[in-house]
Amino acid sequence: MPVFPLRDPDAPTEVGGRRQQKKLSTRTTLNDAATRLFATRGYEHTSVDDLCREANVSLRTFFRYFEGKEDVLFARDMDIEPFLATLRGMSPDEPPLRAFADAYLAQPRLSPDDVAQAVQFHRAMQDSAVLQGRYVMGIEHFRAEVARTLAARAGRSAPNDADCLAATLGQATLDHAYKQWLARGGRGDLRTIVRRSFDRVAALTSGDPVPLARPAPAR
Amino acid sequence: MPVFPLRDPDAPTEVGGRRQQKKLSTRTTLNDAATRLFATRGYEHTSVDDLCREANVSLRTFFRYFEGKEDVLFARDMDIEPFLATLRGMSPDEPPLRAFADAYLAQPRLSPDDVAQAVQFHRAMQDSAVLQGRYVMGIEHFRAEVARTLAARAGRSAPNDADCLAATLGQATLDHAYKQWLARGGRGDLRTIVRRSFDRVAALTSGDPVPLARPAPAR
DNA sequence: AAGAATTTGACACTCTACTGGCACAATGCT
DNA sequence: AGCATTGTGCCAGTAGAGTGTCAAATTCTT
Repeated sequence: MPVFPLRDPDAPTEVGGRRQQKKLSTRTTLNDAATRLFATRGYEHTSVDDLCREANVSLRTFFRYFEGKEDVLFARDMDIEPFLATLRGMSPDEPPLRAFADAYLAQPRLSPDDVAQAVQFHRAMQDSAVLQGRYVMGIEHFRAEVARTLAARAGRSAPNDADCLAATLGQATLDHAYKQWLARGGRGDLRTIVRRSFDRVAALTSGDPVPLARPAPAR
Repeated sequence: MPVFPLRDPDAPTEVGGRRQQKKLSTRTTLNDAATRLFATRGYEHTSVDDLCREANVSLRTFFRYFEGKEDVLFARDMDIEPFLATLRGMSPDEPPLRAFADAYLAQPRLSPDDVAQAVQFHRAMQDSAVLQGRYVMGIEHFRAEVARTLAARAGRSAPNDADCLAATLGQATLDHAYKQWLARGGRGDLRTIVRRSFDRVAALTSGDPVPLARPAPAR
């Protein structure tokens, strides 16, 4: 479960009139309320009415903003474009998993705000099958995009089996690091954990008993 | 998403009286109906009433068998014990990922019935976030068990970071193979695909362009 | 300021998962 | 066969998600 900064895909680039501002405001207010309440009470013990009370909107309005109760948590989703762009620019000579790792480590460090949001977000999902299901569907999309990007980097128009597998393993490694990080409440340095995990992967696949130390990637 | 034969964890070992037989019967009838209907109409477009009609039981009875609508699909779950046992018995000298692969390949081939069930099962989950969420929770359990087993094989009482990572990577590789297999409707030989996937893993990290051929594991 | 366009709230609904209670039927036991 | 046990059906009911409708409020335009 990779962590990237969250952004609202429906947010307008221009700062529109009062209308658009208010719309965006209630949207994020609802999203915030949902994240907080889901994280504390749990998804099933939070009714849409609760969210509406918290955000001072009517129930009818809620469903004008979101198609279903589940969707409110995913109003913001991960911004993976910068990562993909970096990955696309990596030298085709680098083995794909290493390119993946380097591209991830080349991303700017998460801001304290990003960290807080990520931790809260995952706490919100913790006990709900629906939310986790939605999440993995999103991850599936991420994986597909990574595979496409790896293919492009190598000059292929469509991902082949190796591209898909590399994307899967990269995601899995990130997932592993991410889980450790979350277990510590997002307090440690995620990138250090990620680097160590990728180093360990190399050791695991090659049969080398000792993980290699590798210098930080150029940036 | 690893594939192992499905079995009903609540099925009694002894063939009890008429009562127990009937109970098991309606249980599996409901499970069958659910799998079939979810796979064709989709989870959300199938009401519990539909399932009851199909299985000739009252709605009240349904909820005496299962706690919720989602649970009926998971009445049978994957029987991973034989795999874990094999893995536990693997030589500690073998690198963990290879032990994982060999243990998987040492399992008996899936029966045509197992294959049909697996394909149907995944078709049933396809469009539902709830079901996929439940599924990944199960996978999480699988991963934890594998980590514990890898630790035990190496003489550790609790899994360390490397054990967890190896379990994650093994699962991811299996997942990759499994997805390919499902895309072909479960028609090819799963084990061949699995073996090829594990071979490819090594090449991805080393930059070796050609996957190594490896002989079939001893059995 | 006035009218048009858009957004919101209130109310009254539907639909479905899920539960309590009790009579009835099937099974097990002697 | 007769009684105890246990599973099942029916009925009535709760709760919460999601929708249609229209009047009121807000914002945009000129």
